[in-house]
Amino acid sequence: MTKEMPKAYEPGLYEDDIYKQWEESGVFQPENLENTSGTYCNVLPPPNANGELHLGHVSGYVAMDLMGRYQRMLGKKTLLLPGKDHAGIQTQVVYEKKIKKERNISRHNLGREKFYNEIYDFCIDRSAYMRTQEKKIGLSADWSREKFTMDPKIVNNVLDTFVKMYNEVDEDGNRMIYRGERIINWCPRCASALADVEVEHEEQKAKLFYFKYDKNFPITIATTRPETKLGDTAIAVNPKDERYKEYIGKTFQANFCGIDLNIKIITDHNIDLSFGAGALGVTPGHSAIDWQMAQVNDLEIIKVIGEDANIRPGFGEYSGKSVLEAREMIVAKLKEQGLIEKEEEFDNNLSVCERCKTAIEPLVSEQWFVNVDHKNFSLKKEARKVIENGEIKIYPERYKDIMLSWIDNVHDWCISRQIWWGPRIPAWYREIFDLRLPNADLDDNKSKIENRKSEIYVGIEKPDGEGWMQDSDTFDTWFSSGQWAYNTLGFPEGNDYKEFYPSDTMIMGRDILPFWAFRMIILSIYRTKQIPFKNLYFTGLIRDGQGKKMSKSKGNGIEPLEMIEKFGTDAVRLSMMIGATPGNDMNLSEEKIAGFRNLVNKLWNVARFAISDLRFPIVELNQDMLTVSDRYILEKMKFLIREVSGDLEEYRFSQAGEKLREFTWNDLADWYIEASKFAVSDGKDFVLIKILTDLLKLWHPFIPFVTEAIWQELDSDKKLIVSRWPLALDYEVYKTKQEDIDNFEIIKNIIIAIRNARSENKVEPARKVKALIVAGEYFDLINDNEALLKGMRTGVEKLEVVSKKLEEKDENETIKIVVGEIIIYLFGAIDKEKEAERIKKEKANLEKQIEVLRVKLGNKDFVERAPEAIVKTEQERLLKMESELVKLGE
RNA sequence: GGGCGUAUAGCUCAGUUGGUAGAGCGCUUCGUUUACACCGAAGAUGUCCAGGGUUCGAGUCCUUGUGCGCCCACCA
Repeated sequence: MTKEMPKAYEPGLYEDDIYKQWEESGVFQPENLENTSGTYCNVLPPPNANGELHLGHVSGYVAMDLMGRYQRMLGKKTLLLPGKDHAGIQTQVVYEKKIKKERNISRHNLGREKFYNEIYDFCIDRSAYMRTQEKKIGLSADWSREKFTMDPKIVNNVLDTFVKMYNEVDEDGNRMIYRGERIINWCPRCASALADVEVEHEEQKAKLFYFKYDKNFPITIATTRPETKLGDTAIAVNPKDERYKEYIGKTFQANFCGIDLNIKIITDHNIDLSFGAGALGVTPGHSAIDWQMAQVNDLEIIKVIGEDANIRPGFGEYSGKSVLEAREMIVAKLKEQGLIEKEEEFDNNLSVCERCKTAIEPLVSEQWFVNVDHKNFSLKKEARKVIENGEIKIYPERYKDIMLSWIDNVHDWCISRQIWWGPRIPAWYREIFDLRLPNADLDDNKSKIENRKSEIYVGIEKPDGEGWMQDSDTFDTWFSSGQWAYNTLGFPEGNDYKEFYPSDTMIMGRDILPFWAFRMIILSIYRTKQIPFKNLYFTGLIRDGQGKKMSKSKGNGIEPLEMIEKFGTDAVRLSMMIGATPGNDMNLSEEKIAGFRNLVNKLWNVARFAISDLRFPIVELNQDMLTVSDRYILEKMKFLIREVSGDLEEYRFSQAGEKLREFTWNDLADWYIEASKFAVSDGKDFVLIKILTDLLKLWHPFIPFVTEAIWQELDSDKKLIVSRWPLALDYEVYKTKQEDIDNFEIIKNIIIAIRNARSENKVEPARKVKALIVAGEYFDLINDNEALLKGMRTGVEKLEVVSKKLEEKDENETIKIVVGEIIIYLFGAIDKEKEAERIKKEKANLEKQIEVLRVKLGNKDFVERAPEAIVKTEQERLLKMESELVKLGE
């Protein structure tokens, strides 16, 4: 009975159908799995619901799906929980660009409510599209449980956390969440505050101006931003600096380009004596460091630049001018007065918004902050504890230190954003409304009023009474996603929360460690009093074939869907798992994916051979049926199962995949299957199907589609996805041993040696030769495997096996090969010169190795100090090589 | 300035406790033998970045330096 399978595996013909079968079978839902023991849960990181999947998402999902499928096959009640993130600022930026382009309007044209609703619909729409992409990858997630950070229940929990933290008050009256006027990173385009991690730095050339505030001023300062000097309230010098010692502590009045300043001379250890003039003009309103100094030295804080990046009222002719205009005006004025002493080009880092690349203005503004080191419950200390003592295991291990250093350096976290998209901060104020100008935009930051502190209430519902207005700010997106680990599971009462929390695995790209991993840990510990997950695995970033970052502008990006279309999902999955080391970036090229397509096809053809060659019904196995190659492949498979299982337990995906490839292509396809064509046994069908069945299972987490497709060709009644992971123990019944591998290796080595000698001698492939093998103690083994030695492309037509050499053959007509104790003679087809050359080469090679070993073993220290086993194997190697050399020379 | 990673075949990279240097791709020669040309056979190619150290023994551990990449901080 035979069955036809197409010559080449065509992924496009199978994938969608197979995914549908899986989905319909319901096995992505944990409660539908049968006979489970234990649970496994991975809450999937939610991609931003505003775009498409890129390779970074894919590589993460593949790792998660791989682990999920493995655990499901182990019999665990497995849940991969998917979701989407509303991605506050990013989505708002994307959507604003979209409406600008398509409708030429801004968010103000729509108004807050309409804008919000449109973005919401946009996200829902994109999410649906992204879900189809995620399914393309083969993600075995439970879609019935899918969550969105804007789901009412999720949002409610997020708000609840805010309220709870706000109400966390220590003995000094400090709240865990507080509202305060602080210096923050302001993006004028987004018109919002940003957290430190949302700011990027771009190198640029800047001009450093050296000048005095006015001509009577005693100290020269240097700055790249003269316009901010309108808000200077001090000059800081290094306390060790002799030059300025006499001025320290004094206050000077200056008229800086028409604006009066009071400048106090203070000291600060961080001032670099050699940089610039060695004196820093302190601008507390527009520099984070200066703001710090102002706190320490109790300086006045003057706000020069407004939230629209223009000079604020009260600065004469400069007011209303943009930052750059004001800078030019001031530089011109300074020049006019002859105050500029020097101009210098130097490399500077410009801070820009991570999302829209607009230059950041540091400015003082009233925002909501999380105190990460609160007395009642120190988020950073608690997080440090669980990382340090290994309650959360981190892969790769070195990321543990990276995480700890992040935790140690974290500052209070600004969680308010002046954008419209996202959950709104549940704080309420009175009197705000009355103070507003008639035309002011209620939600626009520009018109935000400053004295809103009058009365405040924090709570999810609007309080009773007249005149309450909700805070117009929304949350930093990471305040929501930081609570993803437990909110998705239905904290605090949900069944999933009770059953699956803390989850087993969290996998994320190394680039979002500071954004997400850390925040998820602190917020989870605070809310649930438990760690969010037991294992945290970081993937590297994916770059192009040359190691460059992929980007749309460079045009070197690889579209995952295009690759799936071209090479199949399985090949794409393999290209991300094999050859990648955890936490390290990897390069990906089309050629690489094509290589894995070939591997997938190889597996397909192994199956094709096995299935088409099958003689049903399969005979029940009995020990005598097993050939040397049968025993070899069974014993090898036993090892493979152990190795792959061990690797997966430790998240060593690449090693596991590498071993599977080696086994599939080398051991199985090139040797076992080839051998099975010549050493036909009654057990072959049984062994081949047994090996194939288990190999499909081992491969399945990596390449679910092709394995499932083959599985169905095998007429299996159940889906592979729910079948059980193979056990090495099951192979004990065949009673194979290491010796079985050794035996087959001997045959293999003889075959390889003959092929090699023929090739070196340039013997035509078609030309048949006669062989004599002097087998010594391996007489039986070699004699029994005559068919292999003749059939496996050795070109040996007639074979004679003897245990001892009986008579001298005519050496001139002979190729002589030595494999350990075994000597092989090939007769006929000899090019004497080439053969002499080959022998010479062989001998030289042996002699070289023997020399190295003799020196090593002649070293008394080595013999005395190295472990006995090492010394012994080296001695054996030497003896073997010496004997080979002698035999070659005979 | 601080930190992390990395340096191994022409290219992209593996190399788990120190014990005979590996894979894929590419290259050379050969081959269509009924699983597969998305194939098969054979082959070539390495001062494992450099110097120093520990060790009987170092690609692997320590140290110094250099190149490249990344992250953080940041010079006003």
